[in-house]
This record gives sequence, structure tokens and C-alpha cells, in this order.
Amino acid sequence: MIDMTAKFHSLLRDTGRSVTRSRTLLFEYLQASGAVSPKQFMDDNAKIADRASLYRSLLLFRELGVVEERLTGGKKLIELTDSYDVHHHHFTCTHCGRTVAITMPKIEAALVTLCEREGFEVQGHMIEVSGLCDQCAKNIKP
Amino acid sequence: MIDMTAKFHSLLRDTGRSVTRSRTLLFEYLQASGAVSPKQFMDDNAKIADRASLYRSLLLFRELGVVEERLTGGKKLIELTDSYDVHHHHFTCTHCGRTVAITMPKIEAALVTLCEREGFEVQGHMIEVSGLCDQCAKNIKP
DNA sequence: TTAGGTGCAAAGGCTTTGCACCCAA
DNA sequence: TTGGGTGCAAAGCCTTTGCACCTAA
Repeated sequence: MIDMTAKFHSLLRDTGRSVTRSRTLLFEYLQASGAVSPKQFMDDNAKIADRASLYRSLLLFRELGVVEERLTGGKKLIELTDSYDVHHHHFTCTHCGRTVAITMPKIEAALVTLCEREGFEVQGHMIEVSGLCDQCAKNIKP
Repeated sequence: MIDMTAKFHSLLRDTGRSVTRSRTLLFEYLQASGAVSPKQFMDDNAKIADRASLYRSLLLFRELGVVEERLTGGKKLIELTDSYDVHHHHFTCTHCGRTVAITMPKIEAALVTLCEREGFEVQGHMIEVSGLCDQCAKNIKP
């Protein structure tokens, strides 16, 4: 297992940024918590984190390819990218809002092959599936 | 060609909602314009649309699986789901910003099959691929 | 030492809510 | 007729910005 925090610190140094308490806090929180909203981060770190710093860090993290953001049920979630986390995609229930992580290695491979056939050099991809989760499907249409 | 507006109106009636001017306006605008931000809709319909109604309609459309939202470069975009529009996905070049629509029927079918095997009832899906487009790939690494 | 980063407060925008009026069923 | 829907205005949030102070390098 690679030390992701060390990798992250190296990235900061290599790109000429400082390793700071605020950035490390956010990074390690994302590592521990998975996909979270800015609000949840602030709630969980009310005493030690600052809103402005959070958003400035997120801007930087996005630029550096450390995090990506997505909308789930109209809500913004932040998540570490593949480089800093296990790679997966999401199924989101349109009824209850539940999000389930799914992996699909074969489909991803086919996707990359298809794009490269067009001459594109694939760097990343995101697959989001929406619908009714198993539980809601049962409850709504019994 | 199916009349999408008629299909949309049926959905409203079937779920016990009213067919209204405001909802039809938004639906037909989305059909004509593709992916747009709430702001763009308001700008383009300043004289005839209301903010509150827009957001209330979006909430409903999301629930009904008529639209989906995604973040593109930190910006929120609204788009009709597969059921109400010609279905396609996007490849976005990280170098020149060019976006290319791509279709991938086989991959999509595999995706739906995989999710349904988990008990999910798939309503829509979104695939976003990023990387270097054919032209930029040539120019950067000749 | 010092340029980048942080924390606080205030401003800026987008989104939601309250309420009276309207209209689709 | 009448309950859901709309439009307006105001409130609420989330996010960004300005600025003085702090700290990593």
C-alpha cells in the first residue's frame, strides 16, 4: 500500500506549493470519508477548518487532479480521483438518493478502446448511472 | 419519431401532476437547447419564466427522471435524460476544451445489464471521457 | 526573511421558501 | 369549484473575495 498522504505532499512540492495543515487536513478527511459535501466537511471539522480555506483548497485540488466533483440528486459531492483512491463509479437512486459504488473493469476497457480508435488519448472517465435502487424498485412497484 | 412533448405530458398526467405552461416551456427549451445552466434558461426566457418555478420544475423533472444534472468544469448543467432526447455521451479535450459527442450502444447495453443484475432499475446514465483529442495529441507529442 | 497560505468577515450569487393569486382538471 | 402550480419578493445558503496576519520554505 502506497502512502497516499506522502504522494500528495510530493505533488504539492513538485508543483511549487506548500504543504500546509489545512490542505493535509482536507486530504486526509477525504481519504477517510469518501464522497462528501463541503458542508459535511465543515460540520465535521467546525473547530479546526475554515470555509474560505476549504474552497481555496478544493480549487487547487481540482487543478492538480486530486479531487473531482459530481452532482448527486442535485447535491455537490467531492471525492478523491482515481490516483488517490480506489477507482469506481456510481449508481444513484432517483427516489431515495442513495449512492452505490460500482466497478466495471470490462466496460471501462471497452470504453477506452473505442475512444482510442477515434484518435483520442484517454486520460480519465466518469460513469454515472441513475434509476431506482433495488429497495425503492420493490416499494414503488410491488 | 415519437412526440416527446406528448410523452412528457402523459408522464405528468400519469403521475397525477398538472400539465402547465411553465413546465412545458422548460421541457421544450431543454429539447431545443441541449445542456444548459439554470442561468442560461433564465436569461433566454427572462420575460416569460420565473426563477422559483424553474427550480421547482427541475426538482420535479429530476424526480420523474426527465432531466439529469452534471458538473462540467465546476458549472452545473441540466439536460434531458435518455428517455427524452437523442442519446449520446461526451469526450472533452483537456487541452483545447473541445467537446465531441460520441455514441457507444454496445457499451451502454453492457452497463445497463450490469446494473440490472444488481437489482437496479436503470433510468439513465452518463459517460464522460476526458483526455487529448486527436488534433492536440498530434500537436503536443508529434 | 518573505511569498504563499490562512482565518475572519463581508459581499456575491444561486437556490429555496412564504404567500396570495391563478388556472388546469 | 378547488387544490396544485405560479409569480413575486424575501430569506437562506453556498461560495468567493478582500485584507491583515501567519507560517512553511
